[in-house]
Amino acid sequence: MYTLSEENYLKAIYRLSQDEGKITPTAIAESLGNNPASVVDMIRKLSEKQLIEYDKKKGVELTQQGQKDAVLIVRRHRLWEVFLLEKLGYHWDEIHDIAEELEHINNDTLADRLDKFLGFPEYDPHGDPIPKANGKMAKPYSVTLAAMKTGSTCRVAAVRDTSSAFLQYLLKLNIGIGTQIQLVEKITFDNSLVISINGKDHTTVSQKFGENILVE
Amino acid sequence: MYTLSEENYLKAIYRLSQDEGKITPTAIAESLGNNPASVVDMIRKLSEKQLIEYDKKKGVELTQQGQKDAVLIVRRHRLWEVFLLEKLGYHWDEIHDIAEELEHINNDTLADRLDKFLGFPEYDPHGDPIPKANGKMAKPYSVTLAAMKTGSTCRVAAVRDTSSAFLQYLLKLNIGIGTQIQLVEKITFDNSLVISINGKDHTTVSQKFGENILVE
DNA sequence: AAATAAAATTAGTCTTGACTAATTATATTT
DNA sequence: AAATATAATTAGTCAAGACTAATTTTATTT
Repeated sequence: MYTLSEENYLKAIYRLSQDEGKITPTAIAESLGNNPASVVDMIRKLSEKQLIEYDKKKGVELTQQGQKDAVLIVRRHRLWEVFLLEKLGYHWDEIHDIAEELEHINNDTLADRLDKFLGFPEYDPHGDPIPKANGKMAKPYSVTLAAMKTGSTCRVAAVRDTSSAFLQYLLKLNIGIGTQIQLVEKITFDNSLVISINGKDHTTVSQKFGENILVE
Repeated sequence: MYTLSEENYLKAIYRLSQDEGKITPTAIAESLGNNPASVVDMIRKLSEKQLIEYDKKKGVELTQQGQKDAVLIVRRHRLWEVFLLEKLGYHWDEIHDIAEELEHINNDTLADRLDKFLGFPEYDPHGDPIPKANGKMAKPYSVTLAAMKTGSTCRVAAVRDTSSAFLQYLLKLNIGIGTQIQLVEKITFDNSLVISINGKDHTTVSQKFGENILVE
């Protein structure tokens, strides 16, 4: 249906569309690690295929069709992540890259069968909601640990960064989806966070860290 | 590691190496549906990478390394076929094409984990032996139904052709791996075979049919 | 052995999707 | 508003891997 590159662009544009603000060629280039000139070429191609619309004022936007197809790629990615973790016993820092390849295999009923086999999971191992076959999905978590009030306690619902560097760090800190965290103190100097993990000893983490943990 | 094309060439050459006789560029071209000129290019490339050796007299041969890598692609293909059939509930005429895509995903321990998850199967759903991680595998079945003696009874062990046209025909005839077949009569005119399936009514099938069923 | 057919190879082209370098637009400072 | 910085775009190039058409090699007939 689509080439590997087209799918990767669609996915990148979809991901960027989750943040606020307009989507520029440069932003897409950074997100994919490509040259902006290459992005301009692909913008032309995807526009011709009616998957996106590009307006200098509004930036890049997915069309209905583009949105639909991008969501299905995300669906496949997240389903495979569940499979890799639950069935093949991978750790959550190893699954992203493999799912990145598996997501491009699109053979009719494959995603739906996999979905059924996995018991129709709502969330993937990083806490991201898994789109249903019709494109619907639960609202993604959006409140960061860094935005919590001092003294409050919350549950880790998802991680924003899925790099293995971050996930391995979390593993070392004994933090996973479901972990209880209390925000003990915010250091005003650099917005570092002093937290208590599952009621245990206090640990200090950076602001960047706090912004990559989504809680509820 | 290798490009998609390189892997497909390796696999095609491996498959051809199972038959007797030398492997010519034309044979590879036919097997892949490519132009012989393209094959010549790739032969050069794979030779430079020391995956094959090409000698006009001997034809194309896999080097040790090439053989090893080709077998691992076959391993992944056959493991995924088991997965698709047993876990996702596909029928055996649907799995080949999907496995053809999945086989190219090669992420370290993926095949081994899948192997374990599936319970270390010996044969894939078409009766082909699944190579182990070290490249070893059971000897493929090689006796065709067409080569049996009239009157003898055998068990379907594997199918040679994995096209959905053939497999759907088998489905209609109620023939699968394990089915008992008695060779009732060989029609001398065109080598058609009269067979009895699981002790039931007689059916007539072509010579080509009989050559694509492997028995034991 | 010569003629013909088939196979292999070379040369040149095309498409995809990346790149660099140069140029033009748009924002941001001063 | 002019100067400058940043972003977007164009033009041209490159590699992979396919193709066609033309040529050379090798096999097969007669």
